[in-house]
Amino acid sequence: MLNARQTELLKLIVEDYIKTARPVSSNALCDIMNCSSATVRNEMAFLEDTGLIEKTHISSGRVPSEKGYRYYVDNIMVPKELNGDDMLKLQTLVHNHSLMLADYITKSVEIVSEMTSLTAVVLGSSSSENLISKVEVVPVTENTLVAIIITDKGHVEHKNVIIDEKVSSDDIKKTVDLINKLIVGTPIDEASSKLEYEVKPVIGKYIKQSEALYNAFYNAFNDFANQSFTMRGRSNILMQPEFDDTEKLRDIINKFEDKELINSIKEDENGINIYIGSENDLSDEVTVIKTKYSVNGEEGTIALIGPKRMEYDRVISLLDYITKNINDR
Amino acid sequence: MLNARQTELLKLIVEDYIKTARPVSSNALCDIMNCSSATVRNEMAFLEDTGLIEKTHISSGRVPSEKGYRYYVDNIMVPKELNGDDMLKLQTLVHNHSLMLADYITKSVEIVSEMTSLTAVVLGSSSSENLISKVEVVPVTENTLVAIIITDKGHVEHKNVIIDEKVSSDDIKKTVDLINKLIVGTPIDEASSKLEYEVKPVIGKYIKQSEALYNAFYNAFNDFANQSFTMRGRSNILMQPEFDDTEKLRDIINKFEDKELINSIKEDENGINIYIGSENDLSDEVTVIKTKYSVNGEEGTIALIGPKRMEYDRVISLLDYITKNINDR
DNA sequence: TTTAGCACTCTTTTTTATCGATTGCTATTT
DNA sequence: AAATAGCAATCGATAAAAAAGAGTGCTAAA
Repeated sequence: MLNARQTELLKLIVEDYIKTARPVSSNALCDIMNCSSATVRNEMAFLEDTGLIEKTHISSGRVPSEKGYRYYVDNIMVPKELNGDDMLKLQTLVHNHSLMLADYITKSVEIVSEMTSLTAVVLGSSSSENLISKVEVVPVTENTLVAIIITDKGHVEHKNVIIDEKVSSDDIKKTVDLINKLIVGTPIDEASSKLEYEVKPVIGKYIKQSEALYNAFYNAFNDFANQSFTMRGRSNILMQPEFDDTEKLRDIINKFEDKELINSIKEDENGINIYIGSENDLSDEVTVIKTKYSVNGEEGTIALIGPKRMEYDRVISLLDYITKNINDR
Repeated sequence: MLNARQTELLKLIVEDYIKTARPVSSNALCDIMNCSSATVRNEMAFLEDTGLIEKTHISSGRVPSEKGYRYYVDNIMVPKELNGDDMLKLQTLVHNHSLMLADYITKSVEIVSEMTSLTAVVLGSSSSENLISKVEVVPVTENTLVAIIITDKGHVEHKNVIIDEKVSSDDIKKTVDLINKLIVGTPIDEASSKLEYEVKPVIGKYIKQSEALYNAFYNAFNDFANQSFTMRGRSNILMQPEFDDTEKLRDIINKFEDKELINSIKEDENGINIYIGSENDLSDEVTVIKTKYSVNGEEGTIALIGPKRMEYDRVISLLDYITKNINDR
């Protein structure tokens, strides 16, 4: 355990490094610490022994280690009250009651991503938990129409379809009714196979030329099941000074393209969870902060990804604020 | 004008540089040119005087200049016949007749972007040329619904809406009918203001509690009007060796985020147009290749963006192939 | 317990040296 | 007249050496 001065010192080192991205020297802190640089150095030596800070080379200033960030986050940092500016940006969203849940969530992380220069990810409830609650078809022209799929969680997708012109609107209606009858209540990820094994054999009997429509829904279900997350501010991370070498940059960008990996971010613990460097599966170079939201039976995860050197106190407050507001919907 | 040997030399230099990304020496070419390196050097000196190639430093090999690429593209290069592999990847798409136009175009550039490692942009017909052909509403739950907007060019957008629960389905129908009656045929970018000045005053008289629905369409029209392009393979450019320094990388990524700038890419000349380095407004470091498509009255631009050092012969063929296929739809 | 002082270490920057690739030019050959 | 061989000259890239600067660790004194 650290004493008061050691705690203060670690706090100063972490916060200074977060601000400047440069190793912190003993000299730079002795004014604030009200003691000589030698004293600061003695305490620094202790913090280094404890593994909370480290040098980039033998005679450099100190930077927080992973463990140091962890200690800072767990024991020192207090979430930062949102300032007027931040608050204002979020208020207009929070008070907009005409957004449906999914849109509201997307918009929330979009704003937070922009405010923090971090990359934000929303991992909604998995497609096995989203049940089809309705399919609908809207005619566009003689031979095109829009197939609409709506889930019980309120997610909506549309897909444009070209149909064989010989299909009558009556047949379309019959097909849609049939699909609705057989497929409502099915999880999205099972919908396409259910369509294949239960609807397809029946559909042919009653309705000729139903193939195009069948295919449209088949593909729509598949696409819907596979689009599993939303990502905002992808390129924000490029602007961080720690990613000033192309090697790291390309590595991270490639990770961002890896759907499996991003999906594995999904959180199952409650509260705000912070994974610093090697604690996450993405990269030792980043911190992932994530939390679950849960509203009207829909559960999902919101994650923020950025350099380990991030403003934890502010980011946590922002994330907390938006998830609370999502939960309260 | 260049003689046969000079032409051959420029061709070799450009193509070698495109392949290797390293300055081309006289020695490397004398075998193929069937003469000594001194002779190659003499010709190189001539090409350099003409401004077609340049050195990276006083004793380096040569790289094509902007003017050199231009000459190569205009006078030397012949579009490369698509190989079996490329052909195959495109064929399955071309023969897929169940995709509506907009989807087909998006899918096309997606594939080409992937095949070429370039960034692809589709700039559809401007929102002033897209006329509303139909709006429709599908109920989801008691107090939510999906508003659907369809344009005469076959573009479809949906927007989720939360309505005041007091609105009866009959009132919704009336509202939609009214909007349809007054707004069909209006260009998208004028739709929201027309809604405000012509529909809003009327709607209140007949239907109480119409505000939510009105707002939904108002926003939907606005959003629809402003989403003006599709971009694929954004991060491909990161992988090119010429963008191995973070400075350039960040510059380009920022340009990609600039909607105005991307929108200004729009092409008005016919055929495939190539803008090398300073010839385009994006960056001296890139080439933009673009062409118009035009089908069923819908006109738009497809653009490919990549390093100046790109396989012009192959890229041009691919772009030509997909636009031809789009035009033939 | 704190601090002043100083040697020590390591990075960064600058300088110098060496090597190798490639050119431009000149003199020679074809 | 055109092509080439030969060679000095130039510059990048790599390595080594030197100098400057930042910051530490340790010792001895306050």
